[in-house]
Amino acid sequence: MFDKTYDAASIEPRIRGLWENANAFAAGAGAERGADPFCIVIPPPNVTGSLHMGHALNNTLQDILVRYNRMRGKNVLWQPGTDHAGIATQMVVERQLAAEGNASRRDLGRDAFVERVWQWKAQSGGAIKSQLDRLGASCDWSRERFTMDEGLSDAVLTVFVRLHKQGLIYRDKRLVNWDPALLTAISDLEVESREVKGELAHFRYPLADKTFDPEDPSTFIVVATTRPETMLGDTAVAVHPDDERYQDLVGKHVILPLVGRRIPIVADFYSDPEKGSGAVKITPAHDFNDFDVGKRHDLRLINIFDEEAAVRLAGNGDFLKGVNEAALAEMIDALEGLDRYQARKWINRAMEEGGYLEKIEANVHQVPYGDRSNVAVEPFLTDQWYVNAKRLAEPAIEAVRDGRTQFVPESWAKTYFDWMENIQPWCVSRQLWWGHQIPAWYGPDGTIFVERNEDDARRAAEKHFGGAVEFRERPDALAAWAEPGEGPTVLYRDEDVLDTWFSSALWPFSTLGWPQRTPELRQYYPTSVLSTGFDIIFFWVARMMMMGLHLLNQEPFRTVYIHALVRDEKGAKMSKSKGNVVDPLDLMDEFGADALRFTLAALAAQGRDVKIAKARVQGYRNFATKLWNATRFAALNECRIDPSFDPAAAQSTLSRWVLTEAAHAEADVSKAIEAYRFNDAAAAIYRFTWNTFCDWYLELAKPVLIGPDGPEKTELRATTAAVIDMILKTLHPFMPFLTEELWEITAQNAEHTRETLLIHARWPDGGLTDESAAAEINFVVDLIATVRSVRAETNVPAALEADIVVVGANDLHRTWLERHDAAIKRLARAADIIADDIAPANSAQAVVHDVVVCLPLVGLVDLDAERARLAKETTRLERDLAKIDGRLSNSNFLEKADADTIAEQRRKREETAARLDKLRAAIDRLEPAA
RNA sequence: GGGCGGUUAGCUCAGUUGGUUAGAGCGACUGGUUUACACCCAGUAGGUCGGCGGUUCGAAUCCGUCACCGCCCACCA
Repeated sequence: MFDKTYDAASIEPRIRGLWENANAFAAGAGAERGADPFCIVIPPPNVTGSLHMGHALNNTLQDILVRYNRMRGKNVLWQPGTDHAGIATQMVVERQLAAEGNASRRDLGRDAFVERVWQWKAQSGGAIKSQLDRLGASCDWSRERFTMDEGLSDAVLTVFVRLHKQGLIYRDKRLVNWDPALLTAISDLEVESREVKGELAHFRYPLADKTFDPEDPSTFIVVATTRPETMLGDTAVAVHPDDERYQDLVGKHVILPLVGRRIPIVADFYSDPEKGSGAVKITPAHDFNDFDVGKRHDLRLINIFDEEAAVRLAGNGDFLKGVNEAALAEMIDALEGLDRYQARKWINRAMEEGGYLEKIEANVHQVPYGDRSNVAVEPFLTDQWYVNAKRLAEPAIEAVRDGRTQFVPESWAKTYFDWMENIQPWCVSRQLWWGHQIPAWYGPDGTIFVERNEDDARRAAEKHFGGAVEFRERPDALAAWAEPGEGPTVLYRDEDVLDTWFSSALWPFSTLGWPQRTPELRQYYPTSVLSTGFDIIFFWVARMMMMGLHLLNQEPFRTVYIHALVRDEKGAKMSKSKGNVVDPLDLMDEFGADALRFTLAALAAQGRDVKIAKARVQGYRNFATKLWNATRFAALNECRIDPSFDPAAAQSTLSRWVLTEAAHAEADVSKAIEAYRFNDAAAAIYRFTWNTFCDWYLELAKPVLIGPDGPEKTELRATTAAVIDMILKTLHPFMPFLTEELWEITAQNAEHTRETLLIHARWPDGGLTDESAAAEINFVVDLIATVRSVRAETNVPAALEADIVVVGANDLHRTWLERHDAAIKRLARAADIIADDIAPANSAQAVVHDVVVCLPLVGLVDLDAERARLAKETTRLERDLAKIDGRLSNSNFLEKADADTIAEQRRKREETAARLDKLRAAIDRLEPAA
C-alpha cells in the first residue's frame, strides 16, 4: 500500500476518478443546507487552445479559493466554459487549410468554412478541459458552456438588440483600425504600437501662385512624413495658427506634386511648430488626427487604398476628381495595385526626380500593428457597429469607486479608472466568419432592422415597407436593388460577426442562464471573485463590469483578483519565438500536478511577476514526498484516527504543543487565503508540516511511539493521526491529489470509514490553544539545537555519544529534562543528561534560556574552536546590548515610543544581559589559551 | 510624452500598517546508511536591503531625488 515515494502519475488519475464518480465538483456539492453561495466564473480559455503556464497559475489560484470555500461548507459553483476566440480560431483553421493545400476560406465559401471550424472545435475542443482536469481544477463540468452555444448566442442577440433599441449600439462611418492582412476592423485594444526604424521624408509642396523652383524656398512649403505614399490622398497642408513663419500662407494653396491636385493651406492647432518643418500634410482618409483636422476644415476624404492596403487609383472617383487624368496615366499605371511599402518607394523616387524631395532622414517611430496578424494596421474609412462605451462606463466606474467591486491588489483600480474615464467607442463588428453574426438586416432604402431573428426582422420590415419582404445574400440583394422590379422587397443580413469580447462581456451572467431567470442566476450572481491577469483588465474585466451593471443592474463580481504574469526564471515574458516557454504539462509529468500547483501558489505574491523555476517545482515535489513519508511513518506506528480523541483533553505537553501549533498554522492559512495571499498560505502550511511536525514533533514523539505501550503512547498516536488529518485538510486546496489519496489511506489504516471525500470534508476550525506547553517544548527544542550546533562547531565526532551537563536547572527544568530524556538523548546524541550545579572543567558550553549546557569532553572538544565560538557569541551579545542600552538611555525614545515597545526593549535587555553573564562565566571556566 | 511597478544572500523570491538577530527555496561548504523519508537528516558560510538626501527616538519599510530594469497607455511630421 505504502511505497517509499508518492507516485503522482499513477495516483492522480485514480483520484480524479473518485471525484468524478462522486460528482464532487457539482454546484453546491458537499455544501451545508442554506449555505452562503460562492461562485467563480472561469476566464474562458480558447476552445481550441491548450493549457499554458498562465492558465495553470490562474486556475490553480481559483481552485484554491474554490476548494477552500467548499470545505468551509459554502454552496460553491465554479462555472467553466470556453471561448470561441473569433480571430484566433479562424486564423488557425485558415492556416490548416493552407497547410493542407486546400482552397482559401473565400474559395470554400462561408457556410463550408464555418462548418470546418466547428469540426476543428469538435476535434480539439476537449483538450483544454482534460488539461484543466489534469491540474485538478474542480469546475462543475456538467455546466460547461461555450460562447457560441445556443444559450449564450441567445444572450448575445438579446443584448445586441436591446442596446441597439436603447441607442447604445449604433452604426457609424468613421476611421477604424483596419487589419489589411485579416481584412477586418479591429478595436483599439487589439492594436499594439511597435517601435519601427523608418524614414522621415521631407517633401516640397509647390505654392499654387508661384513657379516652383527647388532652389527657391519661397516657392514651396516643406512637409515631413513617414508615410510618403499617403500623399496621394492629401487634401490640405496644416500649419499652426500662431506659427509666424507661415502666417501669410494660410488660406493659400499648394499644388500636390505628381497628382496636380490644388489643396489649401489651413491653420489648425493640431500642427506642431516644433515637429518637422512645422507644416504637416493632411490625409483625412488615412490618419486619425488628419481625419479630425479634415472635419474641422471641411476637407475632402480621399481613400487611395483598397482593403488590402494596396493602391487603388484607377476608377477611384474621389482621387481623380479635380486632377488631370491624362497626365496621371503613367503614374497610375506604375502604382496601381502596389502595396503600401512598394508605393512608398515609388513615390519617393518620383518626388526626387521632380525635385520635390528635400531629404530623407532615418527616423524611429511608433507604428500600430495588429496584435494577431503582426502587420501594420491601416486607418480605414468604413461603416462599422459601435458600442457607446462612454455611457456604459459611468456605472462601471461608480461600482469600483464605491467599493461594490474591489480590486485586489487595490492598485489596479487606478489602471481601470484611467482607461474607463477615457474610453472610446467600442468597434464591435468584425469582417470575419467565425463568431456571432450581427442580427441586422438592410433594406434598399437604407433602413436597418436590428432584431433577434429573421422572423422578427421580417415583421418589422413588412410593417416598414407595407408589403412582403424577401431575404437574400448580400450580393444578390445589391443586384436586386440595382434593378428594382416587381415582387417583394429584398433585404440582406449584415455579413459581419461580433468581436469575441462582446460575448465574453456577458460571461458572468450568460453562463448562469441569462436572459432566462434561472435559479442559478438568482443564487450565484453577483459572483464572488474574478481571478485574472492584468493584461485583460480592459479587454474583459471592464466590459463585464459595463454589461453586467447595465443589463442586470448589479456588478458582476465582488472582488477582482489580479494575479501576476508568469515569466521564465530570468523574468522574460514567455513566447514561442524566444523558445523559453515552460509547458505546465511537462512539469506535471515530471513532478506531479500537486507540486506544480504548490509552486504557483507559493510564487503568487501580489503585484509581482511569477517566475517559474524548475528547481522550485522539484522542491515542492519533495515536500509532497515528505508528507507522504510522514504519514507512512504514522501508519507504521499505528497512529490511527481515534474518533473519541479530544484534543482539548490531551495530557502530554508534546501533544498539547503540536495541537496548538497546528491550530496556529490553520489560522494562518485561512487568513492568508482570505486575503488572497496565496504565497503566505503556502508558506504557513509548508513550514508547519515540515519544520514543526516532521522535524520536531515526530522526532520528539518517536521514543514514545516506538516504545512500550502505555497511556502516553496511546495519546501520541491519536495526536499524530489528528494532526495529519489537519494537515491533509489545510493542504488540500494546494495539493488536492496527494491529500485525497492520504485521506483514503489513513482511513483504511484506521479501519475507519470517512464520512466524505476530503474534498467535501470540513475545514478544521480552531482547536486546542495551550501557550504554556510551548515553554516546555521550546526549551527542549532549543536545548537540542544548541547541543547539535556546539558539537558541530567544536568538531565533536558525529557518532560519539557525549554526556550533557545542565547547569543552573531549576525544578521545572529538571522535570522537563526528565520527561524528554529519551528524546533529548536521541536527538542530541547524548549518553546521559545530568543536572548539576557545577560546570565540568574544559567542556564546551552554551547558554540555553536560563541554563548553561556543558559538553564535558576533555580531549574531544576542540578548545580553540570553543573559545572562538564563545568569543564570537559574546561579541554579538555585547553589540546587541549596546544597541538596546542606547535606545533605553535615549530620553526621546522613552518619551515617544509606545509603552509596549519600551517594555519589550527592557525585557530584551534583561534577557541579553543574563545571557551575557552566563557566557562570560563560561569563558572564565575554560582554560586560558596556551 | 503620460502612468505603473521593480532594484533585499551566488540564483529565484518573501518581508501586511516603521521597533526582527532581515527570512525561505535552490545552490555552496562540513558532517551523517539513528529501523518515515538521500525527493532525507544535522550543521555552517553568505546581505553597508540600488546610490544620495530627508522625516523620525528609531527606516529594507515613509518622503524626495538620481541611476538602471520591466510593463501599460499615447497623434506613424
